[in-house]
Amino acid sequence: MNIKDVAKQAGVSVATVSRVLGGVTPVSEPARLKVLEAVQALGYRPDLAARRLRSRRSNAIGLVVSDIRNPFFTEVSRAVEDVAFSHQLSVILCNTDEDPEREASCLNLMRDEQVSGVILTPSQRLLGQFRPGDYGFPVVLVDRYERGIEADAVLLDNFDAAQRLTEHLISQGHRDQVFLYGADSTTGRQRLEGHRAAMAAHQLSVRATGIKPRVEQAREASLAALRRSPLPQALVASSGLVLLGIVEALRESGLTMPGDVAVAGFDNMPWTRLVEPGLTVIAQPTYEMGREAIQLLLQRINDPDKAVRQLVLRGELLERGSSAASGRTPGHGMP
Amino acid sequence: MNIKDVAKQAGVSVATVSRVLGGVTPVSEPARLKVLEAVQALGYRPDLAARRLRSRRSNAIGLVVSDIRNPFFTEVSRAVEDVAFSHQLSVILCNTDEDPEREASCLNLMRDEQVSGVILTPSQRLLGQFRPGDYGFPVVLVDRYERGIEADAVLLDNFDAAQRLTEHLISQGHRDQVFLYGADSTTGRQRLEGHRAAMAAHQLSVRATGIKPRVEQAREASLAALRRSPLPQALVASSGLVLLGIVEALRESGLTMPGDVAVAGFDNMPWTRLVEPGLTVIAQPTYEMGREAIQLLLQRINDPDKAVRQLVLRGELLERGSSAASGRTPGHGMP
DNA sequence: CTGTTAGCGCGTTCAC
DNA sequence: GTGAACGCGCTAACAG
Repeated sequence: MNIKDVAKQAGVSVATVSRVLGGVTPVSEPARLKVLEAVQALGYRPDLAARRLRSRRSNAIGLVVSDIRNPFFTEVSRAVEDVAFSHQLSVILCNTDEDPEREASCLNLMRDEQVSGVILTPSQRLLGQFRPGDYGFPVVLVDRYERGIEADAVLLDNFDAAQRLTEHLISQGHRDQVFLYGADSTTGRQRLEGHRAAMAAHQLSVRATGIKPRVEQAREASLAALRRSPLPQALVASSGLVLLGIVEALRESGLTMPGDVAVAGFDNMPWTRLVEPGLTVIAQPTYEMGREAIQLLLQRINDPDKAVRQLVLRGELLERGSSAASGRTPGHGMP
Repeated sequence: MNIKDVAKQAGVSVATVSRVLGGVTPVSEPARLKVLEAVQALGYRPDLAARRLRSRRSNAIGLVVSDIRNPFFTEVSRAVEDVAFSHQLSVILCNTDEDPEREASCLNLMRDEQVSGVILTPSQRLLGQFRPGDYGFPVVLVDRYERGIEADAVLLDNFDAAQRLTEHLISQGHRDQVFLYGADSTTGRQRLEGHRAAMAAHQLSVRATGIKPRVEQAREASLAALRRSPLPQALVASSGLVLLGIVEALRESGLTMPGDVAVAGFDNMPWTRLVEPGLTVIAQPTYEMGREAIQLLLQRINDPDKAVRQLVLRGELLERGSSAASGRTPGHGMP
């Protein structure tokens, strides 16, 4: 069952069938109909492998993320897949765990697949040496980016978001803050800078702890911070995973928010408003970011010489109970 | 840059190069080394499209889930990708939203891609008419299955899990339970049966509400149940999403667990132990299920005539505060 | 064990 | 606007 059979059935040549299905060169209406009819009748589907071999393109895109289980990437990937699907593009998924070796393997895989493009969340290290021309395909960066890199990107304004989050905490009276951030990620460091700026504006000193972006590490770092006396007034997380670790540590220590310690962080995960008394977070427009990323990629594929663009989106501060002024809240067992 | 160049560089024929890289037919050690050296020197990577066209295989697998954002599928997909990656297999991802039309599109896509196999979570409807032979590739079902279907599958023992969960609630004194379940899913219905059995064993009547498996629907159904007087003693969720909706409704109503209403459900999501006083759930071995699924698939690919197997795993009951006997707990504002 | 060679199915060029 | 023919890069069959 191949293009030849269709040509025979339609009474035309294979070239005509190819033209009808390719849809570039014009074909006479009667021939077109005959071909479509034959395709229908035979249930013909063109062979992608042959098509790719011949055309050197693959109508597939790559999605290379550090860990699909990170809710941010889960949501992004869903957006990417939605748009890709509506454009008849296959999505090839790869997790890197921030491991440069695995990143290289994934990108090689994408090269082998001759994908039309890749949406990538590079590790700090890869980002440092990122040259867009190194790959045979266009790349759109998501979530991670550094000034001067010649690549399309979709980002949160991390500096601004962290600054506003910190300002908010200060305005609630939480001046002694501990900032826990993923030290290996660009994102974490940019957020640290925003935090630093806000603290500096109030002549407050910064207590920041860089950790691996894992729940377990965040939990341990939080426990350490909570063992000190006096307690810090607030714990601030640079990501959703770190926030999770902080809340675990708090529960484990039997401390309450914001009575004993205020808490705030990033990523408006579904559970953040269910944890008493609700977690104050910067919400990222995750789905939108994924959608923008693939749209940027599609534009880049259609016009490789276009100037690169970085799309910087603003986070939304969701003020919930965890960051309330501690005097205002009843708390559990506080006056 | 192709196999011919490598052959020339190595001083052998293209067939020998192909054999070295294919690794099936034996090749003399000196020739092997020459080839590998040439491959290294030229940075040669075989063309997947050509390889696929010729060999009619694709070293890619499909992962077709209803929604990657469902934490269960997120975790499964991570396991699948891990194993696939270690076997040099590409993973093509597709979301169906339980929509039969989209399911068909996804499976057609997989056919076009000539994937070696697919891991699939079929909708109720697709499952009803599922014929393994309809596709050109082997399929392993995950999470959804019905007796008599000739396909490999990896499942939770839903009946048993729901039965144990219900028994546990009864043993804690929560005899008047409302069971909220995804009516469109096999899983939800099987869990309802387990619930029913446990209730019947204690001569208790069943109050079950079938809903669409969405947080919003679960929330609304919960609110409706919570408006009744007297309150039910417990709300039980047939899935993680439904559980989320229940907890939202409870917070919205200002009711406490288990003081006002006990709560229990499925899926040990990271936040279930953070929500006061911890949510009692059936934990599914999600990562393991994904790993088993792809291993089953690989075995099936290697031996298509092997008898099909259904792997049924047992859920683990995690007893937390939300299901405690209500007399035992302080509650907020209860004596 | 190795080399030669014939296609895999399609898109595209070149005549008509 | 159409058809014939070539070749994309590779693997598998066959002959040596």
